[in-house]
Amino acid sequence: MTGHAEQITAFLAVAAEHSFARAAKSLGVAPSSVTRTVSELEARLGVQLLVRTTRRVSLTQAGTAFRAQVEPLMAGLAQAQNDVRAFQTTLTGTLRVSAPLSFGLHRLSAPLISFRDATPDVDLQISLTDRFVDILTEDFDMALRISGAPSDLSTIWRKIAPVPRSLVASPNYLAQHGTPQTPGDLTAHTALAYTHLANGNVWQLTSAASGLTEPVRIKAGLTCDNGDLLAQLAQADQGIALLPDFLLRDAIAAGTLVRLLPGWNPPEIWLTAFFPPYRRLPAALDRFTACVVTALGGTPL
Amino acid sequence: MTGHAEQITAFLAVAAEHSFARAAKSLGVAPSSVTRTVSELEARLGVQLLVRTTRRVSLTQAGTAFRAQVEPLMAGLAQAQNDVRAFQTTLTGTLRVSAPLSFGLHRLSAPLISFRDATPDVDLQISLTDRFVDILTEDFDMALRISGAPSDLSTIWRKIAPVPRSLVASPNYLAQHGTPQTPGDLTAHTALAYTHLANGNVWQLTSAASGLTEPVRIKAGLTCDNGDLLAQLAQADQGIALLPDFLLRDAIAAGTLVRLLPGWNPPEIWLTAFFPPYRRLPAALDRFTACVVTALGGTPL
DNA sequence: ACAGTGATTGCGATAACCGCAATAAATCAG
DNA sequence: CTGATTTATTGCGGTTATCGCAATCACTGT
Repeated sequence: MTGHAEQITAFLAVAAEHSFARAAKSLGVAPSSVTRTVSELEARLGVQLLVRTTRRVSLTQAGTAFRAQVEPLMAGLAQAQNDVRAFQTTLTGTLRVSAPLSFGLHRLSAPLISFRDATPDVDLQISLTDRFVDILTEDFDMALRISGAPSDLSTIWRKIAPVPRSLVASPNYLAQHGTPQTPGDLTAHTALAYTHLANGNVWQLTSAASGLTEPVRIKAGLTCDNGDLLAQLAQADQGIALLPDFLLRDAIAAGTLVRLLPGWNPPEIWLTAFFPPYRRLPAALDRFTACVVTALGGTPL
Repeated sequence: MTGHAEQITAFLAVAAEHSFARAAKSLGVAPSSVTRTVSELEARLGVQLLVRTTRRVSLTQAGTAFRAQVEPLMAGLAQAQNDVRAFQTTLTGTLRVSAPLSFGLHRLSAPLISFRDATPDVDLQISLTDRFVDILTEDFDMALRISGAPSDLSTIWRKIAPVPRSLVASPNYLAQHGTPQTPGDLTAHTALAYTHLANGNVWQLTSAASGLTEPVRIKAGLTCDNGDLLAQLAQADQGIALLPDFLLRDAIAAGTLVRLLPGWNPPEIWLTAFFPPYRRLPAALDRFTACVVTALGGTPL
């Protein structure tokens, strides 16, 4: 790898102007600088590119051939450097987004539609999975997750909206095992736990009235990385589930699931967008983030 | 015109190695230098090209696209810089040579043949003319001339061989006008002068015996820029000519011209090669010069 | 949780670079 | 042919940038 583009630039300027002085003016430097730069290029290559007379500057055959080879390359280099700016300013490229499956099914269509209406040129690739993807390895631009406070302080993230959750069970289950009235009552029940939020079979419940937090150790019933399946199991009388409200709305409205311990709140979790460690988000990604925030931000999900 | 090839080189090294440290080792600089250089490139372009983690370096979409555009260009640049060295080291290209017409006809075929046998790849362009060509304007690599000391001290020249000359006239002319026995006798004769060596109708003749130089003012008979024509005119009894011996050999051998004033020598002139103001001669030109010197150098023409 | 590797950044010293002025030289005018 | 002018080159001084070292921070594997 060589480089030394400044020398080549100077040479091309002299070749174009057929004069060191005019080339210097064109480049905005002193003529002496052009002389030195081109001379160093020639010394490095071991070939004389220009034949100088104080009144005339001609190209040698080597110079002519070199110029013919190099000029389009330098133009292409300038073009490439100009083109790449578009990634920061214009909405182009590909956007790979990972989101949890249940969240995607229930809530992602609205922001996707608004983004696609606004920016149809961006190739949007959505991957719905409850797996914690490796943003870097799998080349994602954004990973939406429902989680508590990010453990990793260094990664870039942004809270989108709080995700209210409720403890639910089916009427049949409650009829069989009784309806818990205090956090302590949960100890006797079977838990249907979401994998990524499971905290060692301990649920922290905070009293809405007193603000006191009470840790509750529960029986490990079943852990699943998909909220919808947990909701189905809860409706099938398999135990008590702690799930986001957006998964439960239909079931609660239909009466197949009922809320438990309404005065006690589970730990607050958020819909959070995770990014690769960009210093500045590319335009398309920034815009997509804005769409997600507009569609889902502010109000609890 | 932008340039900044060093930054791009550093970026490509990091992209290739997927590591700043390995790229630094590859480039032979400190990692900190690579970090700075690439960061400056990104800042200048306003686009982040690489996503850094302390353990992993990935390319952004902008970086991927930029790399795809730039890598072949940089390779081409390196290739061009490597190729151009061939002009100094290998025998390629075109060689434009100017030579006097008469000299070319009588003496140039030998060096040309030896050069072409040795280096058939060089495109040799011979221009035979008695005009003093402008080496720079007309893009000649060498101009062979028969002349005295070059007037221009700055131009590059090289003496190849002395060119002995003789004063000649036809027997008929001498029978009609008498044979000069001393330089002073020439005053009464008609001169057939070669244009580029005419010195205001004054011939300097030096005595081989005493070394004394005697200026002789002669009648301006005819001036011509071609020696062969002057020889023909001399053979046609038009006057006394001062011509290179290589033009006269046949005529003298045939007796159609005879030498005059054998004890007196005209000013010494040389076959001289003139070059553009090269600092170093390209390989092909250097080789051609060598062929000319080998074929013609040393011994008087 | 800890250790190790790797990217970044502050700092100090060195070197490179730039512009100015003087020099040499080639062309033009008279 | 001689002087004048423009132009490339080069020495020099001051400024700037650059480089490497060491410290810091942070991610990943054990």
